[in-house]
Amino acid sequence: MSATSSRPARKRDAEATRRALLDAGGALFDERGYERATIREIGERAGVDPALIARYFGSKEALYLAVLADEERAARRGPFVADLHAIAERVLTRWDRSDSSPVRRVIADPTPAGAEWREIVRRVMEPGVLGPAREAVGDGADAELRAELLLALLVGISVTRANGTMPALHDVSREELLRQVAPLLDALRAGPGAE
Amino acid sequence: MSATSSRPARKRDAEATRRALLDAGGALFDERGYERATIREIGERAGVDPALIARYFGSKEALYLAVLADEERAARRGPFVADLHAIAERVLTRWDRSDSSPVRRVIADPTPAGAEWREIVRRVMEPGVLGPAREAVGDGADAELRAELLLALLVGISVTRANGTMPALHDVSREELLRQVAPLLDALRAGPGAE
DNA sequence: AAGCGATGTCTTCACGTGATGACATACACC
DNA sequence: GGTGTATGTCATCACGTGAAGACATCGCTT
Repeated sequence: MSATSSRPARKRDAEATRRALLDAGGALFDERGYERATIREIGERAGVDPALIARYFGSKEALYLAVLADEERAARRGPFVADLHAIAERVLTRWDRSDSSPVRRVIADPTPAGAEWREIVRRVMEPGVLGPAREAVGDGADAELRAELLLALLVGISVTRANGTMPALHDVSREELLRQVAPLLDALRAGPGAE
Repeated sequence: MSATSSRPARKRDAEATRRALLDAGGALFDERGYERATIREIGERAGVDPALIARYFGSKEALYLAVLADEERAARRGPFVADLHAIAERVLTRWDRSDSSPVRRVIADPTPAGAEWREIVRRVMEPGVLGPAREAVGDGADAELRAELLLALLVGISVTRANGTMPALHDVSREELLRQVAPLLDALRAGPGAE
């Protein structure tokens, strides 16, 4: 059933361990942020010795980068839909479930980000969000700006909704939220030209 | 000239030290976040021994709370203007200058926030943003939700703009940014009812 | 000018962290 | 089955941090 039948299920499975660390790391980096997530707790959640982070990834930071790369790979799945409402629904749904998105944290961190981080954000968000959004708003000179504006809006909503600092936003159903957001999306597509 | 003439300027001035720590702490908590801001560096920037943080505030965390309370006090200045464009301009302008807003960090942190933090955010944002915004969108049942939506939008923009993950948003002038945001604000005021 | 409280300096401590390497054990191959 | 490599376990280290407290010095009050 498994991909390589030459490899019987093993109790010691490097790939499974790698995977477990990747998942546990993703979840904890998302929950706590990079600093507050300790390798000890990551190992514990993965059911694995923390020292294996060093073995498989080299360091905590390298694990973090691997987690982000993994999220990038996951982001490439799913169809290309150039409709702002569909994009918004997909993004907000993914981020509502605590599906672990350390990238969202990178985007939402006010600290000036290095080129490496900008590049990662770009790669994760381009295929499912920025690309489709650019196409949806038409290809004016400010298409890129408006696509980024969409993402900024979604990040702002998702983050404030998640942390509970905005009680109404926190309590509202996703359905009603999307209904309230819809006019903004239409306005975004129309652009500043249309009165 | 100073408030209390009975107190001549002193080389050892507790109030000035307190103020210096508050300002340096505010700046560093904003730049680095709570974790990465060390009391040693705060002391250094304030030109003061780090141990004085313990003396005047009790602990690093207490200093953080004092910084937030200070920001709250500052937020109460300025007129009450129930116009979404004016609010947006004021907020974005304040946050564009790195005037130190640790509260923005609290709002933008995806980690579920305790009741204490929610309360602080509320107190800082109510007088200048949420209150006026609620009034601007009319007093329907969803006024609160839409006011929070405005704040979420502004936070998303400000934060992504500051960290550089959104290049177009980062490079655009505030003037042009406000022009692009204006249609969204109008849509927000109109609400989901109006087609 | 002397005493005393307020203010500031310096050293030291305890703790949690990420990292490292020696050692143990399971699995695959012959 | 024996052997070597892959995989996992454990003890320990070095470092940076927040905190605490002993000590020094300033300046107000009388």
